[in-house]
Amino acid sequence: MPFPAGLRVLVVDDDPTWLKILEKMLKKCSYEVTTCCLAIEALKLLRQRKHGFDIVISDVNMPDMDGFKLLEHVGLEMDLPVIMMSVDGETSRVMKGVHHGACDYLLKPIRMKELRNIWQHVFRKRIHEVRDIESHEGIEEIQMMRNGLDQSDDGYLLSGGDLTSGKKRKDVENKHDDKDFGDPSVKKARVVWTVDLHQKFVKAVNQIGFDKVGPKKILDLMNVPWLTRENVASHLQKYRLYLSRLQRENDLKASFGGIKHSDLYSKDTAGSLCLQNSINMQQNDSANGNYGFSGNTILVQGVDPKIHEGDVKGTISVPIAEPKNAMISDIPDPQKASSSQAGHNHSFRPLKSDVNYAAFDSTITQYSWNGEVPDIQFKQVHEPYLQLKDGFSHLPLPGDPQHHIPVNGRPTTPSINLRPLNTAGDKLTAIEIKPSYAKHRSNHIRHVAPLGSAIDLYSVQSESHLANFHAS
DNA sequence: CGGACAATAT
DNA sequence: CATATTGTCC
Repeated sequence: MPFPAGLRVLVVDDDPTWLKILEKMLKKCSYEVTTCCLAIEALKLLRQRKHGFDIVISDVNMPDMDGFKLLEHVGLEMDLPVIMMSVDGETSRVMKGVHHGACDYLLKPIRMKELRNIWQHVFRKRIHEVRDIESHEGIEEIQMMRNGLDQSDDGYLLSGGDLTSGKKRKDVENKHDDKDFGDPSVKKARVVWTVDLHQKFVKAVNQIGFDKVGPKKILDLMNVPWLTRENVASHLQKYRLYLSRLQRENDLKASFGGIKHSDLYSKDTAGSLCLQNSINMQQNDSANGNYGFSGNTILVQGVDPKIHEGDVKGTISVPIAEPKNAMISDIPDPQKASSSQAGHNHSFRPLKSDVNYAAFDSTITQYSWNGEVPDIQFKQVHEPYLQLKDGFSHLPLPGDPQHHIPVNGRPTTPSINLRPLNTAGDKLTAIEIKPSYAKHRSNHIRHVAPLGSAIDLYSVQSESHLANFHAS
């Protein structure tokens, strides 16, 4: 197989995990792989090395640029074969891909099978180039997901009619659906609230004061050029929602906890935390740090398991914690109740505000964002994919045949927020986890029951796939 | 199908 | 500006 080997493949996917996986698989196919997690980056690369790649494999959904758009550009600017991939095989999307010039549309999870023969697209293309352009029919059949039924080798029939039958994609379809074009560079994509961004946001909010916050002010203080007021407003809305949700939860827990004495540990924890809160107004801090919640998991050491004790979902025997649980769990908060009740703005301030406020500020500055430390620390963990994978793959999960997959952190940097709990008579060394703002896009880790009964909620295909991949 | 998020409409 | 609704993504 002289030809396929060395095929230069550019893989674009915002999900680092997938990037890794694909890279590995492609390399196994003897391809030469370049990866890239931003569509824009991909374009840049492609432009730089106009003939540096033979084929592009791109995810459809990416934050910075729609995969279709990338597709368009590639098609128009360098006319490379592009394979789209997505977790969603909805016909309309596939159609869209094809219309935009994709030479194939793969469904995640993608396996070797699908990758092994991608060179055919390159080959086909070249054949047609040689024969010059004569096929105008952009019929292009899609061999999309036949997820389950994989003929292991429709592949080696390169000699087959496939080549000839292959339709060139010449009509890259300039549907004016997106005409905005001149500028492939960034711009109008969904704003992704990365941790950094959010931190700026929160910082701004706190500087302004909770009662006076408004999107505009925040925007100004954030000083992020491309951000719009609407973006901020939207985020603010979500933020408030999040905070109030927190409040409620805490309130509930508070009341329960207050009444009941059954749970020793939890109560302890709760108590201390509560104290902490009332004094320092940590709640905000925690809220801040916390807000990011989308369950990215992080390795943590030294977390006292007791903290999680109240966890609904399950306990964690592994050094992994879901932020939400870790943070929220058992933090009753008197003040919050009142504030929530007030319903209006002054809310977030603790009742005994005056004293606390100052403390609050300092606290925040100190721990939350100002502390770069956490970030730094985290960064080491930043390319955790492999690490995580490994960690997981050999996790001691007695009864668990299933695989648990690690998450992929987003490109953005998650951070760990170390917050020493000094006050409480507790000897707890509290480590707060501030996970990346991972968005659900990342695969979530599911908690594993200590005894090995696994809660198998792999909602995400990729997870299982990942596991498979590992296995193989 | 439902939840989370960001955008957009009111 | 706050809040409600919509659309996307997983």
